Amino acid sequence: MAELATLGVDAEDLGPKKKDEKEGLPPLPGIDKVKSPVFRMAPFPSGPLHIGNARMVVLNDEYAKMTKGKLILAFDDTIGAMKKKIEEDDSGAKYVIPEAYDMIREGLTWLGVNWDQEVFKSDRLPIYYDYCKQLIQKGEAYACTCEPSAFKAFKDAKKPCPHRDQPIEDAMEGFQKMLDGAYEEGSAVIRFKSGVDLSDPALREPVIMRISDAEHPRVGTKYRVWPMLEFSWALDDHLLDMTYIIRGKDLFKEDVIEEQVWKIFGWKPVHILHYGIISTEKLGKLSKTYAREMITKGEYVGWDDPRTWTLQSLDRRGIRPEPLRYVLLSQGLKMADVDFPASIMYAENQKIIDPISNRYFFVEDPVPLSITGIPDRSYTAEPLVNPLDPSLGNRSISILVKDGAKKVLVSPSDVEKIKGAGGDVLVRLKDLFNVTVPGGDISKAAFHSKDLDAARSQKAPVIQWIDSDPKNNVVVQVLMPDGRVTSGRGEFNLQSVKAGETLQFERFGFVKVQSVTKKKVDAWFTH
RNA sequence: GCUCCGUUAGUGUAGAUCGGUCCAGCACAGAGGGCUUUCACCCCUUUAACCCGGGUUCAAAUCCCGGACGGAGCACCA
Repeated sequence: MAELATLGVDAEDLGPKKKDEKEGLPPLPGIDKVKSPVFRMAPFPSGPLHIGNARMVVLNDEYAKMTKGKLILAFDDTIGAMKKKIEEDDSGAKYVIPEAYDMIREGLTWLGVNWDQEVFKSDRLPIYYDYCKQLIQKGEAYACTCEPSAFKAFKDAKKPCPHRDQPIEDAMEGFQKMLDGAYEEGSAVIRFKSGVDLSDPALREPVIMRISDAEHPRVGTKYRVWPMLEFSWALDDHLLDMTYIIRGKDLFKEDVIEEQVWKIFGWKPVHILHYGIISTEKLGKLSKTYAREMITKGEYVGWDDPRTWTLQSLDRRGIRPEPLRYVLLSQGLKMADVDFPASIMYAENQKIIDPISNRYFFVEDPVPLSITGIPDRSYTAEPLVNPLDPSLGNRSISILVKDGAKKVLVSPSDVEKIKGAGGDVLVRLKDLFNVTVPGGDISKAAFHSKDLDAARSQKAPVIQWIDSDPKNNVVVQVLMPDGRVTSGRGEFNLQSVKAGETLQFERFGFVKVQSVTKKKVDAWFTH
């Protein structure tokens, strides 16, 4: 007995304490030895940031905040060969679009990210050239003119290609010819001597510099030789004093190359951390190339179309940044691949918007319900603006009755339920009055009573309704996350709503208002 | 084919480092109920997982080995 009592006390004391300790991300390895932590976000400016990029951003930002470190926004805007650009194949065609720089900044700002410095990789070509020459000088890189397929054969056989053993002078000359334009795009590259017999074929003798005649949005055609991602970062991670690299595990190969380069130059290695791939498959096709195509075709409304899942699109839909950060951070730095937990993000978002979203009646794909035998000439429904905050008061919806008859609009799904019940069904038109629908026939409904208690005592379903009088309703259009547009009618009060407001359509969901005219409200579905 | 990585309920996670306190916790979703003039919110109850097989051990989700499954890389994309 005494034991039980003691245990009880202990459990109560430990419980809440334990919880507090679990907050936030785990500490960074070796952080106690790092004087001034530096992190980086390295987006490729091919479009605005989407949900898939957000993980990289949020993780780096959060750690920078936790450690009071510096966060660099490094636009990874090096470009590949021209012919790649022309291919419509979405696995290969990636290119920089000028508007992307600002769209990325906009997304970051929305996410609450504070960065201390901006770097453009496209400004740093002379640096890459310099170190490339040093590498060649050290005999660690060479100029290769193999056809890609020919090189692959050497690589697969773990054999050096004929250019690997060229004299340093030849390699230097080869690089110079690349710079001078003596080689055409695609006809020569600089390769790094990582090792021809590495067990992992992905790591053998990677290209570090190649020619591109493509025009760059920032620097035009000033440079025609561009570094590969892993090489430019091998240099910049050191040159920019990076202390931590947090990247997806799909960039694992880059680690190895970077580490080899650091070793050659005698540089201190940077901590590298990986997280698993976050799958957005279930959300639809998220490629930026695809999105751009759909925007061009006019299928998507723009870079903030809900189907793009860009940060802009989330904002426009009514998703707040906090829930996104929350789900991304809760996933931590696991190496396991995961599905993006959209439902959790929605649940978190709802906690924020529910108390501040005013309620309105909306009926999707409405059908008329004809009621007869109504005693009074007019009725007024007065539903709460938001039941979560009664101090906001009530709105008022008045209807006029002519010759005891009235038509209201109701939802087909509610009609189905009424029909399913069979026989005469008592239905409460929310906040208005009760009607009987004989045998589910919505053309023959009859007034039953006004009193709520009458409906309650019979457990009558309560449904949404809209006055069928066009002067007393508005047309409502809702763009769904999958691009579908659904429409219906909403209560007249909707005409005083403002663009940008988040609303709740009762028994339908949350929406964010896009535009309002006298007779029409355009909204996007939040969740 | 080669290489690397991963595998806790429907989804996301906790559990690490120091194997017992885990017949596995939490959140969201699901089911049922209560409250409610919303299928919202709130409250209560409930379903449901340690990939498989060996081993070490008094004791394994946690350590070791093998397998299966999944992902990534093997691009002059990032």
